[in-house]
Amino acid sequence: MRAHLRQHIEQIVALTDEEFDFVDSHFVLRDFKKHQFAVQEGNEVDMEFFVLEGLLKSTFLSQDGKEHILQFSMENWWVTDYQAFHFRQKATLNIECIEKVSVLGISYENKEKLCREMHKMEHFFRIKNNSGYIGLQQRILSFLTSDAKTRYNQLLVKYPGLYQRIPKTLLASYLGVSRETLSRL
Amino acid sequence: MRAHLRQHIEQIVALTDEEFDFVDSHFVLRDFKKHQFAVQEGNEVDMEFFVLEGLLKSTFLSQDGKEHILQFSMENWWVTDYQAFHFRQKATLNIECIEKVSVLGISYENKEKLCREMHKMEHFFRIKNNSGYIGLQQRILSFLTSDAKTRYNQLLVKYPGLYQRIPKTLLASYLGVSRETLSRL
DNA sequence: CGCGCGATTGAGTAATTTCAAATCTAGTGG
DNA sequence: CCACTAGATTTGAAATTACTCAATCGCGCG
Repeated sequence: MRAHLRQHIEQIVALTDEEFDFVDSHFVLRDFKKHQFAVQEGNEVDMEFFVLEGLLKSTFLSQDGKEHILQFSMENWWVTDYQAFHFRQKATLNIECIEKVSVLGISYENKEKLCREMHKMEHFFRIKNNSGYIGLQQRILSFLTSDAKTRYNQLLVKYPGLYQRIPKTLLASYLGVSRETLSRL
Repeated sequence: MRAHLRQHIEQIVALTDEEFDFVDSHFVLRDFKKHQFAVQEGNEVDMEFFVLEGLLKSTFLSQDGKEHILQFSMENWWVTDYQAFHFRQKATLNIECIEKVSVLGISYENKEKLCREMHKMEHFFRIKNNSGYIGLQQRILSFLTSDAKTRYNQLLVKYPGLYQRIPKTLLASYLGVSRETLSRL
């Protein structure tokens, strides 16, 4: 199970067994049932999660009561309400499990400690953040340059297998169009 | 001049004079005239820039020949084509100076070296990346939840003084609406 | 079989785009 | 100081696109 985490980290930095044990000791295993919330709006955000198994959605509830999907998170993705986690604020997002989910969670304190005591891991997280930043830039560009149909295709590339796993309503919410519009492709 | 960089870094990590000199030695000063390109589509991206003075726009040219603005960069912002810089690819963005610009540039090799040799700076860049990531998430949320008018107001908050500095056409392009629509507020 | 959820389709409405024209503004030179 | 020009902004009107709301369809499951 935790071998997934190790393999994931070692795509960027090599680790000895001892080093990985040390890294690993900063994480706790956590299971969620379908429909359970990993993060709930208004609550403290005590953890960042590495997804071992399952699928989650990060959503924002706008004033008019509509749910907007900021991102999906599947195996080998990191997820939390980063705004809240990083700045120690209350969550503005809901992160809900679309399937049965199993994650490794790391607290803010443990993450900072791990980065402080182990340069390699600070490097790992910097590179990860960087890739994440680039990914979000791509998504913004897709909002600016592409119509819904093109964005839809990009989505299917970015999240392979997602099409099978969830109702199209959620895809529409991620793309920023109504389900009817998505249905008309 | 370079004191700006030091002050910027010290918002996150404290530095001794010797440490800052070491950091500083990895940067080169670079000046651009108005309308000059700091990064040009198709070229190698050899540097990431810290803006000391002036204003730049990062743009993407879509197939239909329209220019879309990914971001503006002003004093104390970091900017480059991160996709190209990080993965050592050709630029897909143009980064053009809207005003006379002065930057401190750091090469990919120097940035990696600096991060490797100085844990503090790896920490600094991780935190910066993190903040950047959060900022982009906010922008995506604004695309999903807000109409053009609301996004316009958020833009003016995010880039104070920008309203005075550039033509509204560019703001429209950043927001993803036509200049006419923006004009009608 | 029938219920319920999700997906599709249709029709009317609202918002945005496009193209064109008119207006405004700042800077230049007479 | 004024006229002229280029660029930027605004306005108008038609065409396109997406939205909303409602009704229908399809399918899996009890």
